[in-house]
Formats: sequence, structure tokens, C-alpha cells
Amino acid sequence: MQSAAAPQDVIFEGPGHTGLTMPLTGEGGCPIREVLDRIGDQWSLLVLAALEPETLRFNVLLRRIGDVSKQMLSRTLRRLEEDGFVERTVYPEVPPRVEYSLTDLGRSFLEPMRALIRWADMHQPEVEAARAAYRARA
Amino acid sequence: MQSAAAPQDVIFEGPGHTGLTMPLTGEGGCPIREVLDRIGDQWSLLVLAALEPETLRFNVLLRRIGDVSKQMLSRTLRRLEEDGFVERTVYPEVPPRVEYSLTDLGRSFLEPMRALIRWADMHQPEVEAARAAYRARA
DNA sequence: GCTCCACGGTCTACAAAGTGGACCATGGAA
DNA sequence: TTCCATGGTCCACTTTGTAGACCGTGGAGC
Repeated sequence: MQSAAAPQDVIFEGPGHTGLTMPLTGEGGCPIREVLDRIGDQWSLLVLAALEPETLRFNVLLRRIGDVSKQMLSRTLRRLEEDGFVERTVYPEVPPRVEYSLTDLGRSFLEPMRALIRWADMHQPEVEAARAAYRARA
Repeated sequence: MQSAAAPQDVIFEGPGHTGLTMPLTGEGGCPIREVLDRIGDQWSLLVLAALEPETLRFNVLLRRIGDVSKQMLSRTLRRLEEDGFVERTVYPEVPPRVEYSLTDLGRSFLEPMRALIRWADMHQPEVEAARAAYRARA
């Protein structure tokens, strides 16, 4: 539901894109906040990226990412499962085997993410330069 | 610098995009982590969006976003300034006036962000459905 | 038979990060 | 004289994340 723009709403529109009018505050549904709720945490994005090429088990994922704690990985995966980004399959064997894989929704989410990652990769030198300039000023 | 792919590296590549090979771990420069360092926090993205249409003063920004604390807004702005996304201009008046505006770098960053926000807007129903299904299963 | 390991987690202290509100100096308006 | 607004910082408190112990099961090695 796309309601009329309130005075303080942001009209987030750009070349070649459909315009998007939205509030910034938490009360109404703000798409930016939606995005942040999904990927704004430390780990979700890394998990999705790790699962992109292949289905992985819990402990493999843990080692692949490296510095995530079991608890956070567990939570992150549950939230991603809840939101329909990731599918969890339990094989009732001993020792237990649990596999995580991307759903179509999760896969489609990575599409726009790629653009963002490429941006970061391309503009990293500019960011570094800005930081150096800032340190020099201060 | 784009080094050769280690076995556990993710080859993050998609239709119509330049491939990107990267580690997921924190040691090497992982572009995903770069992105997260920049926008992964609660507020940076909202600040950038708020500043997109117009230059704003500190307290206006504070009220516009609504539920950000002074401290966090202050920190967020300083970090964005440091990274070259935002420009800070102080007018030596009384009471003090400080204005924040986007730099070209900041503006260019919002470009790929738009795609992500549109994704969130478009796929929100699917996410809701996934959540409902999850609750029903549980 | 006895010990040890791997599996996918959860639980529990502890540490780090975020919050809301008080506080600062200044000058203009009421 | 009192009060407000400015752009912050500082402090106590709460929330969030971390590292590591722990769980039950079964198979491998001794």
C-alpha cells in the first residue's frame, strides 16, 4: 500500500527508476527499514552470500564465515528461514545433519545486492581517500 | 586488488554482472563486509535517504528520522563524513547552525541502494507469506 | 568396555553497544 | 528575569552479542 506523501516524506526517485515515496519514521511501513531489518545485522548478508553457490551444513557455514558465534549463526539462520530466504532441511541421522540452502526468494534478493557490492568494490579508493583527508583535517 | 580465489571463497557472479571473487572471512578485504561496515548499522541509510532531497540541520534530521538518539545521530553523521558520504558545514552564528548535505560519493551510493529498496517494496508480500507459513508450521 | 570425537544446537556468564535524558554556553524573545 | 533553541557530550541503565561449557547419541580406536 503506497499512501500519499506526507510533508516530511522522502521522495526517493532516480534516473531510470520507478519513484518511491516513503516515510522515514518507524511508524508507517518504511522500505528502508524493511531492508535494514533483513540485512542490517552483522551476519545475514554473509550467510546468504555463503549459501549462494552451494547448500551447506551448520558447522561448515560456521567455519566458512569464521568469526560468527554459534548463537548468532543459529539466530540468523532462523530469521532467514522465517523470512523465506533460506530453507532448512533436517536429516534424522546420527549424528544429526542439517542443511541450509537458498530459496528462490533469497536468491532473488542477492540480485540487487550485487550492485551494491560492486559499488563498494569500485568506490573503495574514494572512501579511503575521504578518510585520509578527514584525518588530515582533524 | 582482486586476488585469486581461495577454495572457500565465494564467487559472487550473476547474469549481466561482472564476476566478483571474495573471501567471506574478516581477514582479507571482503566487499560484503565493506558494505556492511558502511550501511549495516541502524541509521546510516536513513540519514542518507533523508539528506537526498535536501540539506538539513542536525535537529531537523533528528526530528525527521524520529526515533534516533542524539548520540547515535551524531556518531552516524561523523562516520558518514569521515567516509566522504556527507559534508558538514558549520556557520559560526549564535545559536550555532550546522548543515549536512550529501557529497557526490554519497549520492552515487544511493543509486544501487534504490534497487534494493525497490526489491524490498516489491517482495514484501512474499516475505509476509513466508512468515505466516513459518508460524503455521511452528 | 572405555574414551574420545563430531553433529547441531542451547544456556550462561560476561563484555560491548545503544538509549534516554541531564547538561553545557550563548543570545534573543517574552 | 525567565525561557527557549542551537549542536552536541556525558552518564547511568538496558539491550545485544560473545566465548565457551554443556547436551545426547553413536561410531571409531584401543
